[in-house]
Amino acid sequence: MNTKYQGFESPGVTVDLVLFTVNEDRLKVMLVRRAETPFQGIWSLPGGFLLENESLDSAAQRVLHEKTGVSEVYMEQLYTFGDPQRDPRSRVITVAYIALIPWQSLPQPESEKIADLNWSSVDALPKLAFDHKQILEYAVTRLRAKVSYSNIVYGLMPKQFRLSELQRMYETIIDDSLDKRNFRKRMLATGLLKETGKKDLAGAHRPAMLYQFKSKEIVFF
Amino acid sequence: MNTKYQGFESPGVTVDLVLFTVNEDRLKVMLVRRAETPFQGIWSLPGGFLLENESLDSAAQRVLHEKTGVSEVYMEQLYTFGDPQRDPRSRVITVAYIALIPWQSLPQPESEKIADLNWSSVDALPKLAFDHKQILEYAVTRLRAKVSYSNIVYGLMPKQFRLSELQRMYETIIDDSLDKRNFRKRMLATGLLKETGKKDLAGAHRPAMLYQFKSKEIVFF
DNA sequence: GATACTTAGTGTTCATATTACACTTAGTAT
DNA sequence: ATACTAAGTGTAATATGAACACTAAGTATC
Repeated sequence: MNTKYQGFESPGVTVDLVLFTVNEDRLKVMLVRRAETPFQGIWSLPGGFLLENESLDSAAQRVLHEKTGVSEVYMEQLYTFGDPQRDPRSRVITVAYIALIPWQSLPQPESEKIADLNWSSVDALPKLAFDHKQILEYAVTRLRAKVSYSNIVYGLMPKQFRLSELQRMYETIIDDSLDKRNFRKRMLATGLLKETGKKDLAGAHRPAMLYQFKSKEIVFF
Repeated sequence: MNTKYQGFESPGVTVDLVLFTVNEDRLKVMLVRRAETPFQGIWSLPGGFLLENESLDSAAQRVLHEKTGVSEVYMEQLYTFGDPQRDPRSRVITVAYIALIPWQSLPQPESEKIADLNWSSVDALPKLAFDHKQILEYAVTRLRAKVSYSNIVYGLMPKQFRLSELQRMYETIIDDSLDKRNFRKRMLATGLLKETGKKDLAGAHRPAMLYQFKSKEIVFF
């Protein structure tokens, strides 16, 4: 028992991940079906207990890797939730993270995992365990806000893309439509994009220039 | 020992407070001198361990009340710091909060406490314990950013004030000067202020209209 | 009681940024 | 050859933000 705690136990500390992607023009979030009680069989955000000698960021990275096999995605701390009743068994506080991953970067899940992993559209969520609905709503709010004053969508785009795909990404996240010419002007004016020189020849129409972000940095504008 | 922790101890959880005020045209932060090891005698942010059945917000409120005797100030969660080495004794993660209090609302500290409580100007800080310098810098960055797109200064102003006082508050926090006419136009345009009808007759000059915020709400613009 | 002093209070012009809006281009499919 | 689809482009109107200087209403002083 920790000497700083007299007469009560030190709270457990977990890290929970709100892992976003966009697919089929929907903003989606990864859910895992809980194998154990409490909330057995109920969908929840992927998470896990903080390990010894592990920073919060590392723990979030570890959880990400365990569930997806992927590393190196955009990630930021969201908020820490610590209501005494949020876990029915014992006191647990959780540090929530937002992570973004392009759909194209996701490996196909192994068949054994398929049943208890799910990408759920954020506007059609199942019942969630603990306070995960609240966490998720907070994450969506933050993501939507941040999209409009940063290039955070970088984390959701493939390496190369058409400007129309970038625009659709914005529209999907903020759930609103944007003017094509104004969108292009603003995006190119940020100076964060560069032409690749390649063109996307797919489809029965004029081919589009492919762009990429000049750097991995997320900047505010 | 928590059953979820196999072979290692659950980390301690503390709440630390970055309590801001403005006095003598300086942005100041409350520091307390540590009575115990580690960092005995070194200045630190006021904080304390999270208690059983206490939410994070309540813990922050409690710490505030313990150190100042004040409740009901503006407060928001800042960030959670969890580097494994941040406490030299044992694993402790801390949830940092920002709090704002008008200088006028502070009770005079009792003489016995004076020696180990200090309002330090943020641009002339002493050496700080733990990672508190990092926490404080992060808090200052957040406060400065938030000032420019919200009415968060509400938390630092007395009930009634002259527009010139409000302007000086902004200038002190962002450490830059503002144009008087543009400032007044913008402030009044937010619709968040109302004239009280009273005038401040102090001083050998034309008396100023006293204003107050219409509501306690912090809104973004 | 005239003059000096101090802060309050007020509008306009200019530059920049944002919005609204429609047609031509370049490819594929039939 | 024609139809179809998405790519790509510019301008005018409006709104926003920035720069800027004088008059007003008190008190203090002589």
